[in-house]
Amino acid sequence: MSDVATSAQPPRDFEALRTAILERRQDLPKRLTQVAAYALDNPDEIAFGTAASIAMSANVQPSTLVRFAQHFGFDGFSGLQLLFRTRLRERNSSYEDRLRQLEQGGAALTESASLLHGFIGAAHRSLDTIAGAVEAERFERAVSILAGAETIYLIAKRRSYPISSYMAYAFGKLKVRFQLVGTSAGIDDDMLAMATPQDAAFAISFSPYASESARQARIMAARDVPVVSLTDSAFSPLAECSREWFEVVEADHAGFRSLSASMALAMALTVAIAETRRRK
Amino acid sequence: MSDVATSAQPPRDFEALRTAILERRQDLPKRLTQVAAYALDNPDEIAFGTAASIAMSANVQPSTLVRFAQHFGFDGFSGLQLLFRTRLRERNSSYEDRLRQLEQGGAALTESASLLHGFIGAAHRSLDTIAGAVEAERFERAVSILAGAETIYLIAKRRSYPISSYMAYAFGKLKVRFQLVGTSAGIDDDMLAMATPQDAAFAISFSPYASESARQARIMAARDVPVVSLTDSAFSPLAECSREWFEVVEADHAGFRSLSASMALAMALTVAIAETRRRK
DNA sequence: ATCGATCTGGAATATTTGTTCCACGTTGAC
DNA sequence: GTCAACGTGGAACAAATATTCCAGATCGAT
Repeated sequence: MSDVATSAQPPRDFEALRTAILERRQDLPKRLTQVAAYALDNPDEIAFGTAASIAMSANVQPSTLVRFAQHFGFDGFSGLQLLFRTRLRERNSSYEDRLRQLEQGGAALTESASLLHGFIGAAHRSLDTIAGAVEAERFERAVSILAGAETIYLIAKRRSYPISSYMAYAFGKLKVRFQLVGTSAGIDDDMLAMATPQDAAFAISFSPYASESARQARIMAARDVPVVSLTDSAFSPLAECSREWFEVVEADHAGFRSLSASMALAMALTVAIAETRRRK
Repeated sequence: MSDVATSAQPPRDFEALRTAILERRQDLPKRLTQVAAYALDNPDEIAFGTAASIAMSANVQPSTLVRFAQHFGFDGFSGLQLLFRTRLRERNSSYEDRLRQLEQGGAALTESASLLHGFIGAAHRSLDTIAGAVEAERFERAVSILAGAETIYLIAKRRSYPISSYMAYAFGKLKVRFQLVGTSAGIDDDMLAMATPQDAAFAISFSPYASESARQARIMAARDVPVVSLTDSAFSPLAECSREWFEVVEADHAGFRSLSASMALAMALTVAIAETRRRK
């Protein structure tokens, strides 16, 4: 009586459904495969649409949707749709909303925990900002400048230093020649003196700008070494002496600015440079 | 004939509706005020629910919802609901979805741009993971261990080093005594030899673990210096010699793991430690 | 090629859901 | 206190939406 092809119990949450679909995708009939693909590609559509509208844009019959749902153990299409909706509800909430949910759920957040969540929130916001702020062309130009360099000089102090030290680590693994400027005291200027126009510099500095970084970037620029920089304002001293520069404004929490956006940009730059070189 | 109380044309998007509601909230009849409050407080409910279910949880009649919608120029409840839904769609979209929107919107993403977005996505995911993964009690214990230390020894190599270098920067600004272990070659062990049980160590290491970091953490532990660590697995060599440890699994893109979650945790720890000390 | 099993499309049906309508309350002006 | 205007609840209605059903198509095994 019971159909063996249909799982007895429906997946409890969206992730479970997703894996179930992926697992059984192979041995699903043609139209159901079609629905499966559509569902995973357009989850929002399924959450909001009506059976009829979804069926139309997935090029199937409404009944096929019902069959699809039943194949995965639901009563009907509505049961399946519910999963897509609750997923949306949970996902949707902004970081602040999610925090509020956390607070309501468990005991009230301790001060420390709210600190952590504050920094996480700031990082999220930073990342959101940068996603739209970096133009692809600009990025490409920066990559091509740096990929063409024999040696890349990394200039960063204080708060920016962790970023350059990450780049140094990654460049090392990717076999890209670099010099980390500013680690050991004193020899920086000697190091910079070796740079030629065939090299390039990547300078990072955020307000309040370390005067040392700006000075070093200017030295490089004066010697015709192309400079690419990452800073937080068009009025930054770095902007004026750079062939190409990125403006990244990090969100802050408790007076401490995030580094996430800068870090993501730095990682992307690093990998893109290595990738470009590998091709040549 | 035409009712002056209802605006002729309905708000075009959610924000417009929101302001409209806020503006007219004062001179709205009792039940409609009730709906207005409910709508702004539970936008998700309105987006997903049916008129009946919403009416019930807002303690009004379904017809009131319709009247409410009509007061703001909509044909009926459905028109109003649409605004709540599209808002959700736009807000909700996951990072991947947003990327897809970006792709569709502008020209196709260049390879470099998609790299950047990939890293941004990985960072977002990492942050999402850590938000739920760090228990408040554990965090508190770690803070109290480190806040009680005279000097905090920061142990990190390679990929973890940017994190410790950020902490070093922040500790410096916050006037917390620390020693960054692992910068200059050779003298590390001598530095560690000066540590006493009144100090503490914070070690960071991710797979593949730098054997040096593990060794140094063990040395500290053997000398009864409390060790707090940040690592990515319960089987990490750091876990076994730590008084307290955090497991943070970073998402990756193109084989490069994010640092955002670790960085956020590190920042929170740092500030919490300074804050705790300030109180004493 | 034939048969059986399974899949598919589309119309018919049942259910849910939004909307309308009207009698009853409530409020405020005179 | 009366009246008019407006607000409210709830039931009746209409529209939409999901589901069921079945005849015909498709596919695979023999």
